[in-house]
Amino acid sequence: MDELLAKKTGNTIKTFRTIQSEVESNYHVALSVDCVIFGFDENKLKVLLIRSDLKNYEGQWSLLGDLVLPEENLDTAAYRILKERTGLSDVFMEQVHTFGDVNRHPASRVVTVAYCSLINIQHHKLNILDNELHWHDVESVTEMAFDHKKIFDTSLCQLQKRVKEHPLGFSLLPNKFSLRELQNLYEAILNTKLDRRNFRKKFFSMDFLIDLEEIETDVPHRPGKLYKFDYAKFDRSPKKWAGIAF
Amino acid sequence: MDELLAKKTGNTIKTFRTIQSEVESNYHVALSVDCVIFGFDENKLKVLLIRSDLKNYEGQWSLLGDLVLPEENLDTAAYRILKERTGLSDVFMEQVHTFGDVNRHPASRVVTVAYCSLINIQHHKLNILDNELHWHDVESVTEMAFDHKKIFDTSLCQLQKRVKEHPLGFSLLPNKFSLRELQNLYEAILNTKLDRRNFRKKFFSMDFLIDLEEIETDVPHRPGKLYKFDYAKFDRSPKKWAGIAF
DNA sequence: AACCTTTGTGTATAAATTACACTTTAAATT
DNA sequence: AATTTAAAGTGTAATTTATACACAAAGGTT
Repeated sequence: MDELLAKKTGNTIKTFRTIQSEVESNYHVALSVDCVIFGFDENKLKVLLIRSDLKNYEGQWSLLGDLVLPEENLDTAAYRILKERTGLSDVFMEQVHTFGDVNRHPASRVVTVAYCSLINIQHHKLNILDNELHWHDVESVTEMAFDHKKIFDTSLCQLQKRVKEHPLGFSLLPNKFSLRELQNLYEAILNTKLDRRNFRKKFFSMDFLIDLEEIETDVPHRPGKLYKFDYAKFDRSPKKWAGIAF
Repeated sequence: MDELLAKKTGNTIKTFRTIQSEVESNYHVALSVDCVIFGFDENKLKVLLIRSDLKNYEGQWSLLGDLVLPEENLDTAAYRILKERTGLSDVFMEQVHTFGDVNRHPASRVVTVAYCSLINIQHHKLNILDNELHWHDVESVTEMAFDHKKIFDTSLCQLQKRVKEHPLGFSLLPNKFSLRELQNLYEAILNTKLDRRNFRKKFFSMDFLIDLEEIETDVPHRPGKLYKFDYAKFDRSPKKWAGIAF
């Protein structure tokens, strides 16, 4: 809007006060943020859902969301929701899409902005027992409350795209990880099998992995070396990130 | 939201009526749609802007937008705005991002959903003389009203990304086009120079161009053959679209 | 007829991707 | 201590894709 708003009643230049009253008297909607919170555990991609509390959707699962406060930016609202629900604050978070179909919410017009976030599930495990939260395998997510299945599908698609273009995935892993874990992660997100040798070759050629000179423990076979991602180096030369095409 | 909304005052299950009054009494914002309408003319990528009518931004340019009507979907609003302003309806249109910073609009809280659309500028030329519309070269767009420069930049970036992944560009061209025009289009959007032979090789290898057995007229040199894009074939096998990496 | 400009075309080289198998390591078992 | 088990770690050849690059043909202009 912004311009047609001024035009609506003719071509006179309006004051902000005029517009303000026009806006407030008429064209307003409820605005919410819904977070699609991804985690990675036991070699599976997970999503954090809450059991619906609403009559119509009793027993169904829904995304974590809340109304945007009057004086709150959208990103801020998304971070607030994540913090409230998981206790985590330093995470990857990105706006995905806005869903505003007239009848998407049974109670009233509620437009929702979807955010995708990636968290390290180990850091979160303690906070999960309160209320009706549960980590679901992404493959097992079927019906959901509201239009949340559509929002979830859109977010997963975007994640699959983005993870090839950017080093997002490391947000889902422990600080120290083996190459096998990294490959399992990509396989889980992209829902595909990758060649182990080519995967290793590709990652080593990008040269963003720091060898921690440590190895896995408690594995019943030859332990793998542990690495961390060199974010500083990536920030300096992001072009070296060869798109993971696979 | 949707869930926390129900939780806000405790853990009792709420009726929709309760929620409805809560929503309407409090957390509402004005919602608008802004369209970044791209065109292509004289080998330059253009964007359609309107002169701001608002006091604060007198003389500055802004995107075409409007408030979303109470019973109107977001996509519908975007198409309506495009239709009202250009008279065109069958175009490419895609949601880009939602901008909702608290102070983005000087009058009140206005959250805006940005859409990117691509139109064939020749089809539009007649409707442009009314009000203060103007096609700007994208390179010459500097200051804009509101946060529209940021919205514009985001949209252009997304266009540059999307045009490599999908055959969007053809929406900007006449129905019949030469390979040179097609290459000029990609060069304008991506703001780069491409090798002519490799460009041709790539497009012909995808085999989505239908040779119309016609040639350009009124060019002061050897005329090029004319083509159209085979949308039907693309729909059947979109995987043949080799990402234009260049 | 000569000139100008752009179309249309092919090949050699380099880079990236793919497919694929054996040895090494450490823990667990006997 | 020897054996078993399971995954780690490693290289190469073949294919595909990307890049760089130059000259003849066509049509309009002078």
